[in-house]
Amino acid sequence: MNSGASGSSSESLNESAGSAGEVALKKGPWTAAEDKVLVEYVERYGEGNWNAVRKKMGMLRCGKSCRLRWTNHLRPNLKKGSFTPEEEQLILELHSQLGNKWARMAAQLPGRTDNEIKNFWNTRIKRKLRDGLPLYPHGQKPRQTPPMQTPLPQQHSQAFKNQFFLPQYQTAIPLFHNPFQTGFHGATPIFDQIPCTTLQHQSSPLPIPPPRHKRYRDPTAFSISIASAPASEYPTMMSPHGILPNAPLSFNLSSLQMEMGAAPSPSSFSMANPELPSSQLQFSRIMKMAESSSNPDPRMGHGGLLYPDRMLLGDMMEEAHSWANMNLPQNKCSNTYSKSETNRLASDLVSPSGMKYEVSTSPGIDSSHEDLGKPADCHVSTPDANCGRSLNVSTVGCASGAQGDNNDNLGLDMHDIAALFPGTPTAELGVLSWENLPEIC
DNA sequence: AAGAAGTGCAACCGCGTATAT
DNA sequence: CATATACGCGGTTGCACTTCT
Repeated sequence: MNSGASGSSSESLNESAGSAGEVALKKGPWTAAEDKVLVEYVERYGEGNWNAVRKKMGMLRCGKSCRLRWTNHLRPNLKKGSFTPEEEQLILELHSQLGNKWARMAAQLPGRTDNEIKNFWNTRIKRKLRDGLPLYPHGQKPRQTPPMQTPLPQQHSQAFKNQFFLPQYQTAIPLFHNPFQTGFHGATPIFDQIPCTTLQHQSSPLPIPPPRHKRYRDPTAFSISIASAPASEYPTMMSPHGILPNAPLSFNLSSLQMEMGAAPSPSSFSMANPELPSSQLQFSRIMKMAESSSNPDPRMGHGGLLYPDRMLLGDMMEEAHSWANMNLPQNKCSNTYSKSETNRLASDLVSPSGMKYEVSTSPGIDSSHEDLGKPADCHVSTPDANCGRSLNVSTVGCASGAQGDNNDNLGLDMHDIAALFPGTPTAELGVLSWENLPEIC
């Protein structure tokens, strides 16, 4: 340590000490006086912008060191002392599932830091190895298998893939029962018809922590909103014969594919801050847009969140990709969009009573990122492969233009949609009325 | 009692990535 | 688009303290 600080990072300790004429930054243990200054800084200016501590408070520490000191020792609600047996057990379980994801583990242990957990584990593992004991008690196995047997697209980097391998989903939980599917091999489905309360922890008692995010401009800017039509409209788009029963609305990053049918069985779901690939594609939430509290249709749920928080969008995407490949080989739609166009995608299907499907992504989405691989073609299709109809997607003025700098949102051309439904009036351009939709097939 | 070895923890480093300019 | 800056994570190191011989 202290071997010269030759790091390339701008936050490396030599960032200014190396410059002639500048005061060398202090290293090593923190003093109480320094702690006091740092606490004062946070009280005055808040967390973040750690390099400003030096500028504003005259601190002779680099920003990185300040952040570390605050995070690991000074911030409120830190729990000091030895780990309790419960915490130790939790760490074991988490490690068996997450591997060396200390920050994620720390998110599950209030008051504990990643550094603490890491140190605990490293000392423990040393002891275990020395003693020839198994690392995981009770037959726990380290994480090893991806949640889906379906191979990931090769263009995805390992880091990208890793985002998806949340152990909670490593076991094949049938999260989604699609009546269309005849052979859903491998891919972890998304939606399910079971209540969320039993869904989230089916395979593991451990809730997956909301993955930590690097900065992004506006956490609320990313959203996918899905709501189902109310029961009164339900039959018009989902006949008793099940024309579009439980069809998912799904996404695939590599093709940005949406499969749009009737509402998924869950009337809504929520996904808070799923960790997304390094493409900056960060969806903060799938929020419920509307609910039907008096919905008599049990398939519609009770307005609760039917999708487990924190499930990775990547899982959804991979799921959608697999599902689409298996189920929609021939009847996919149609329009293909450029990367720039699909950088922002938004579509609304609004019912007369205001219920709507809304899909929106943030201005930060970058589908051209290498992690995403392929050019982001966009397809919207009906999920019923036997139906023989397809929806075209075209750019229309969408409501989400306010999000930012780019207004070339994608939406559904309602002419095209209406054309799918013979006899459907096309007067309501820009708004697809569920009431105008006859059964598709 | 003293030195060696082991342990635990704080802090640092390197790197990847996000954001600002 | 390139570059600079900032943030966060995981790995590593140094050192004080404890235990062992």
